[in-house]
Amino acid sequence: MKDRLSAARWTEMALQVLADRGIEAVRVEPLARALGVTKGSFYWHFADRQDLFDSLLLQWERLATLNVIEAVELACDEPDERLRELTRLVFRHGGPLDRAVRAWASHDEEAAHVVERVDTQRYAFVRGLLEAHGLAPTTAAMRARLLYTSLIGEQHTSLTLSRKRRVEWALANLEVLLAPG
Amino acid sequence: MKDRLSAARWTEMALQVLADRGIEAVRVEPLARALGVTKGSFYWHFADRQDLFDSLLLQWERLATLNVIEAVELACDEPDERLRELTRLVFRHGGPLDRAVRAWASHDEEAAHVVERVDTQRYAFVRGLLEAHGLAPTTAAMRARLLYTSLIGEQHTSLTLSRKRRVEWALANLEVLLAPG
DNA sequence: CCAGGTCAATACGCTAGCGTATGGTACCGC
DNA sequence: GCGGTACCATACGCTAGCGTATTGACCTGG
Repeated sequence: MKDRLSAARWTEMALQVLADRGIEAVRVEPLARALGVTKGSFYWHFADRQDLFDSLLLQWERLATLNVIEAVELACDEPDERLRELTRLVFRHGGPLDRAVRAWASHDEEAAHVVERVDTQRYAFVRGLLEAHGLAPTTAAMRARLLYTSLIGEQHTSLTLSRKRRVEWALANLEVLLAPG
Repeated sequence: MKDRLSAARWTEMALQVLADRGIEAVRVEPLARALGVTKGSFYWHFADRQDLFDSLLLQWERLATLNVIEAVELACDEPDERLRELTRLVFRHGGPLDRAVRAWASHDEEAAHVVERVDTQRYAFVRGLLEAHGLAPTTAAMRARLLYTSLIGEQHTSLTLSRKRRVEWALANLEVLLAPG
């Protein structure tokens, strides 16, 4: 149990560093210093650095799928409301972390694989909501893709706008995609 | 002159490495080995590693804006045709390199700044094309944003599809956004 | 009270890579 | 052919960080 606890402290800190300085900055000794311990501790809880990486991917996969979907489903019931909530969520949480993981995935097989799974799940979720909202399956599929990719795109572009206006914009786009047809 | 030439060899190779292994893999000594020289050469042409990085950003900025825009404008004349051409271009070239630079930018101020400039320019380009195609300015602005972000998003997601089908899909989406309204 | 398990500190060897200093070569104008 | 400039090789010191081995501290059950 304490094992779990202390290992969790490592991954938690590592997630933070990953989010704002990238995977390359996730290094054993600096992390140890940040946690106020030495790497002797690290190599007790993890086999090596790669082992920590695996933990991070596992953790992120949960955060990025289950947690988001759950939060949305708890927040409201109607499909269109859920999509709006999802849009807001994307801009509130997960921005930097998502970016960092995708950056990581762009030159790491394992990370790429996890991102792929996450994307597939999330896309299916959005698509399901659009269908539930009343769009025909093929229309829903296309618009879901447009919607999903554009949300990801928003996270990766630097079109200078306040976060607030970005959300407004995204919500306006969402309305267009919700229109029947 | 030979100075320029040989420095170009370095940046060229560095761009390649950047594209497929990320900025962290752009290292002096490995590059030297790949070029069949020693780092003695490198430190003749560049002050230090950061200096090479600056070169890379400069180079990419050109590739990612001027070159793309020029290619599109040479390929055809009608705004809608140009947008289709642009879409195809996005999927043909620049995928990995763009990704790598954005990954880099997500934890580096300087790179982020360049990406910002590039995004702004490209967005303006797309927006201009949509206006020229006959959309009202505010509609054009919104749809340009949706289109642009979704194209970027496509580059960063791993929704498993053949490149061919991705292009088809993107083109189909484009048609929707070209519709009057 | 002590044996074993859990966790962390310390000390070590090792590698990759940065930047520098210095020496060499080849070509170029004169 | 001779100084100079452009380019590259070699050799060096130095640091950050990985992983390992060993030791120690602290519970906790028997």
